[in-house]
Amino acid sequence: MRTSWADSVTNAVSEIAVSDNNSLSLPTRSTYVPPHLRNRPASDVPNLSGPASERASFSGTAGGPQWPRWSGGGGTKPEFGRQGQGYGYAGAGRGGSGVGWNNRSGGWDRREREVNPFGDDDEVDDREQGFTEQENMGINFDAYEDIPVETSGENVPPPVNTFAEIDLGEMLNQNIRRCKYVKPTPVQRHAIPIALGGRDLMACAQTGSGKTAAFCFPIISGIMREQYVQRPRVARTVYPLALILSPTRELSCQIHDEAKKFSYQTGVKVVVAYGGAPINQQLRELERGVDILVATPGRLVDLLERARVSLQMIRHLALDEADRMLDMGFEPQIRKIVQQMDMPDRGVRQTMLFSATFPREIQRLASDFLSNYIFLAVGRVGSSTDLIVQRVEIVLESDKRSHLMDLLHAQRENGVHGKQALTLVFVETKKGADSLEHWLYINGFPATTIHGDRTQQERELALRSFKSGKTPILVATDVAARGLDIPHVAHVVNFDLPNDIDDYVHRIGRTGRAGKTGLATAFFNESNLSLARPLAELMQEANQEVPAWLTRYASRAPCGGNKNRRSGGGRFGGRDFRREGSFSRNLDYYGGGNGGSAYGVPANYGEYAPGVTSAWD
DNA sequence: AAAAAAT
Repeated sequence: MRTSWADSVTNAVSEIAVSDNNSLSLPTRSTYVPPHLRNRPASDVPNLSGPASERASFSGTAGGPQWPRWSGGGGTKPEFGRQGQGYGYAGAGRGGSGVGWNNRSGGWDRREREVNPFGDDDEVDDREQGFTEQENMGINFDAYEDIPVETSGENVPPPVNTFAEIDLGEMLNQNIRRCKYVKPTPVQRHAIPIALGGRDLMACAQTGSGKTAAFCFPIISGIMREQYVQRPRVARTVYPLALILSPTRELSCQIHDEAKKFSYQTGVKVVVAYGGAPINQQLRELERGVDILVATPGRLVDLLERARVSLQMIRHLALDEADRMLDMGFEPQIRKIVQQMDMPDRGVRQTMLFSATFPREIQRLASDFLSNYIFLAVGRVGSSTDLIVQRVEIVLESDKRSHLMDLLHAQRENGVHGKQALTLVFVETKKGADSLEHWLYINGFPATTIHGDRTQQERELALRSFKSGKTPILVATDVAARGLDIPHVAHVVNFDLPNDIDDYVHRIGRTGRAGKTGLATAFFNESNLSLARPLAELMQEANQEVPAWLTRYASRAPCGGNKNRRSGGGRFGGRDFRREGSFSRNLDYYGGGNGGSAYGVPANYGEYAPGVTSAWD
């Protein structure tokens, strides 16, 4: 019988009782007020030391955590705060207009006001702000209609069609409006109800399809509405309630920026931590309080080892680009963070994995972190709508540079006012990136480069310079392949093709984002033969024109070219490995017995598991 | 074989 989350926290809480009694005796220590109660009159704030009956006891079950189902009436929540009187809160006094904030330092508040992440307003006050329309951050939702979706797992909550159907809370709704999100994207329609239901989730959806919001909304909403916790106050350790991990520093920054928008004025505090930047500033941010920590693995391990962060109170864990996070390079670190530190067990916390691709092997690994999870696959944007036009050309290694030059010249001439459209050029190596960038530069093309040998400052500068159009050509290694949301990338050039088709999928996903169209050109030669078959298949699925020579290479190519990692030839990014024969020869137990070709065939849903909702609604 | 991720 494993220890429940409530137990482990109760234990932790007892260990620090003495220091917290001390802290409580400090007259200046304000009472922590949970975000969802901060805008209410003080009388509404429940007594922390009140009867336990006010806080139903926690009952973790095999069916997963029950506590996030705060709106279900009968939902149970973890028991916290029984000894709560004794605890201060590391981040007390942050944000909001509630009790915990203003009564703290005699009215003198030396902390800056929460920066308006929407950048359209300097004065943050109680007025409803008028948000200007200058920036269209909205997604082209029409491009998302009729995208096939598949879910599997037990008792999948039905999808929603509008944000209004989901009670995310008024503050979050306001921020959704500020983001100009009109209606949820397919991944949001399905993932949000699942996540709000407290269920674990493995979701395949292309970045740029609204993934970040799909896991951030439920996390923020959950933190605002769940039974709040008194967090221990131990030395300088902080206790985030949610952890979001991503494989690159820039992606973590991006998720942080997004999450800041979503959590604006909710009182939910988001902090980012990543390597390559001075740790002290990050430590200071953490000390001001953190509910949601966004981090890269290396820096997080550092913070954990310094005991500046504890994962003891984590209720929500999200891995973005989860397949990358669990590949050979990252897996040990992730295992350490999730399984060998002080994070609550799976089934106690909620775990959500997101990626555009989910190879079967990785799914198998990932299931270690999940409990009775729901698998969700959302059609690849562009698979039927041609949002990304994919071209493959045979280019000898020695001709690549001049060929690229030709493309760039043509692009410049066709461009508006002779301006170079944003072009992202992927190469294999860091050295190759530097040398190509230099060559482009001396040939009159303003280029910059991003790769892991550059300093973090250089990386961020390069990204800004590219985004702003100052250097409209960015030469990149795979550090930029995943998740980065760079608006207006018109063209992705695979100067060197990756060895893995999944990497190709992520790379070309840097264009054609948010429903806009894009172009992807690949230079193919004899060193890419192993990619011929999966590439031809992928292009076929995406209704792309497959050159005859590629089809020929594909038919000649050795079968094991990609280790069959795109399991089942998944039509849009993956299928639940639990439904495959390799996982269980007893598929018929589930009544489905699908032979591996039924992916996306709705007729099988009902047979697979009762309660599975058809996503073809 | 390469890239990423802590100092």
